[in-house]
Amino acid sequence: MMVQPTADSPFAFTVKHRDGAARAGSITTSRGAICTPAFMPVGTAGTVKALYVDQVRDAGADIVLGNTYHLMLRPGAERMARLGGLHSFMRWPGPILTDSGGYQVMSLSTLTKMSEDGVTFRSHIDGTKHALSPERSIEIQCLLGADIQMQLDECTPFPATHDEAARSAALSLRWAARSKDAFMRLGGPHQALFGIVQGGVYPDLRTRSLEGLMALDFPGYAVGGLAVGEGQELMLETLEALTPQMPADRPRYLMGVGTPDDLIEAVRRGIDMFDCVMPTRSGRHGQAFTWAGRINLKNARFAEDLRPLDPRSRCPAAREYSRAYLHHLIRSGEYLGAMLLSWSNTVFYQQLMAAMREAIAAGQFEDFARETKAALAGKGEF
RNA sequence: GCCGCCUUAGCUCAGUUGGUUAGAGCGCUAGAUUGUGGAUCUAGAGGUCCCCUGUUCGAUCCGGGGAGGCGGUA
Repeated sequence: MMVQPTADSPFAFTVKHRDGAARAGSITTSRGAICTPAFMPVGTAGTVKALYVDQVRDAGADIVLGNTYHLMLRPGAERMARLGGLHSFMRWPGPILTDSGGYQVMSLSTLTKMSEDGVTFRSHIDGTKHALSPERSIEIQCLLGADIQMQLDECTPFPATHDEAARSAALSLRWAARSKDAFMRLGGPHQALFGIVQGGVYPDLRTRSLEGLMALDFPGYAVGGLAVGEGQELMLETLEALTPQMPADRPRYLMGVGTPDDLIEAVRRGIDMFDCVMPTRSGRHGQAFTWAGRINLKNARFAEDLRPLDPRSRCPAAREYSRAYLHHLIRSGEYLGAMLLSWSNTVFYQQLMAAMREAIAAGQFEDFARETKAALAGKGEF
């Protein structure tokens, strides 16, 4: 835990193909390679909800995300370390990226208090008070054993004035420096720490935030504070102004995004990594992603629809179970409904990423994007 | 047979001292959901206020008769 970072860290990033601004390559970690552009299934509390870890791996995921906030509350970071770390605990031998807990500053804002030092909040589980500073967040992520760690940041809400966004981004930048100091002390050579660009939808603030982070020299750079209500058009404008300024030799991670259309548009603008709860949360609530568009299996029109969910999927849940059965399971609140749709959606997201990687390698990303976007705007009719 | 209570949305029920457009929860029909609280939110459709009759300017509400249900009793 106290090993100093060394020059021979196994963490590396290689861009193998470029097509316009889109890139395809791989991130090397001591626990395996991550093909990019990559989508990381979200496994908040040590599980990608409703899925066996084998299903996540077989879907094609190279890396999963874990959550500092949830795991520090239960089972607890020190206990997780005594248990041997998150990888063996959840039986995921591949790389794990952990969120810093910063997002909860926004999403649980009624329970939180911000200060220069960090954030205090009340547990949603039992109401007890907890504190998270940049240093404690890194310490927890090290105790969990995360391969890629994120600095503590403040996810600037939308809307925010220029002043508010500037103040928020400056705080995140100061926290980035402290996170890096803590990581230099606590992180191992097999681990990496990413910085997070903030600045709301203001290009000048985004640039200032990025330049501050680049001066600290991170092995990867995340874009935070997007997809928080500003709408896709504004998100893409912000991204389009930012990504050309980001170091070409470091992975770019768009946090918390998004819909299949968002992923295509962000890859087109040079993003390499994503995470989002959408495939699993939507799955639990009856929404299915298919190659002919998004459908809501709760809708009455599927009650007697014996067709498979998506004949073009390579997921058995999508090919072998009828829409009527999935409709019944979801309406009945049966666990199997959440399991099958989470499975199908997770496979869909991984297939989408694999298809984008192939299209980039083949130099046909624009054609792929146009055709796929059109298909995904459909209503699930094959 | 007699006595008491009940009947209002698909279900369970509020309510109206007799007055504009009769409500809730659930269910139903849709929508939202982007670094996950298996959560939550939003909108919509849906009514012979059991039936007949009387009183009244006006009855879901008051009177009478009937039907159905529940309980008690012979």
